[in-house]
Amino acid sequence: MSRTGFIKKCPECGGINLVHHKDTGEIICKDCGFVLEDKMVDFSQEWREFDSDSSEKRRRTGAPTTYTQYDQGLGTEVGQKADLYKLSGKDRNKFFRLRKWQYRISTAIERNLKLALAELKRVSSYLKLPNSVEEEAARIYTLAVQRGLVRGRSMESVVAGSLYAACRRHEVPRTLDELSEASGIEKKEIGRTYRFVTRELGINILPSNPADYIARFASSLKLSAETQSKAVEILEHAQRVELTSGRGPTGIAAAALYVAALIFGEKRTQREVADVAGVTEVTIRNRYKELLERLDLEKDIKKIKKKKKL
DNA sequence: AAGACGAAAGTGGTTGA
DNA sequence: TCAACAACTTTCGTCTT
Repeated sequence: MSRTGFIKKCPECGGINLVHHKDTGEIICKDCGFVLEDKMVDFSQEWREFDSDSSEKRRRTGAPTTYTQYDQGLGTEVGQKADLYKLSGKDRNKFFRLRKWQYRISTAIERNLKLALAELKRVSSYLKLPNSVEEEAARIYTLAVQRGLVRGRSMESVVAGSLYAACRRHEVPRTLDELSEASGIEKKEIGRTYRFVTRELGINILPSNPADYIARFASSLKLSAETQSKAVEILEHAQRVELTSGRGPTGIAAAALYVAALIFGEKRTQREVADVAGVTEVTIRNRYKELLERLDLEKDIKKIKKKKKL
């Protein structure tokens, strides 16, 4: 049993949905994204060879690489000054040319990355996303730049798209609306670049699970833990009868939450639920209707109504 | 008066010829 | 490339609490 088992509540928002992320050792609050702990030692070693220089052969590891810095924490430059004196005129010219080229290429990409990663940091801290997600997004963005996918698109929209993708891969999904609000990019645009980038890079493609949204929606509606787990239960039931495929995950999550709140007498209006979930009342109504039809939830609701009368 | 409900028309994206 | 299509939205009128 790890000591993390004793942590019950998020000190930031009081949420109870703490998730231990195995890859990074972070403990993340699913409600607000607060990172409780990220002190795990990085056990993975960076083994590297510097084959040209025998005196350096014993060197094993350097600083951990990170994608949130524009050059991944490493820097390479062609031709330190001291080396140049060892060369004759012809080779020296070659070196100057190479250095010039490298300078041009790297400044173009790196300048872009520098700006982009600053923007990425800004947006992700606005959304209170955990470090692991930020790293992932930075990785995706870096790949995108290297493949020239940013051409013809604004840097900001690609940043937003990368973040959106990273969130989904880490199962802490944010809605397009939230990304849109944080980044100032239109929803459509983010969706477009998200799809484009993920397709081009061949990543992701898992539809997001409605249950991942429940915790966050429930906490911003101030619903009890009971209601919340009921909603998840309803959701699982709904998935078993194939009510969920093809539908927008946020709509389903919202409807499940709405019903659950009804059952436990913590009624919220359709409007309220719709707002936090970023869908309309109509969608909630449709999902809600389907839930009542296919799942036998009527009796639960009738019970509540009777209780109220008595 | 506010919330819930449902019909109708519109939007943006996917799919299949 | 285009048309059909499903999911979702917007808008609006009506019913219920």
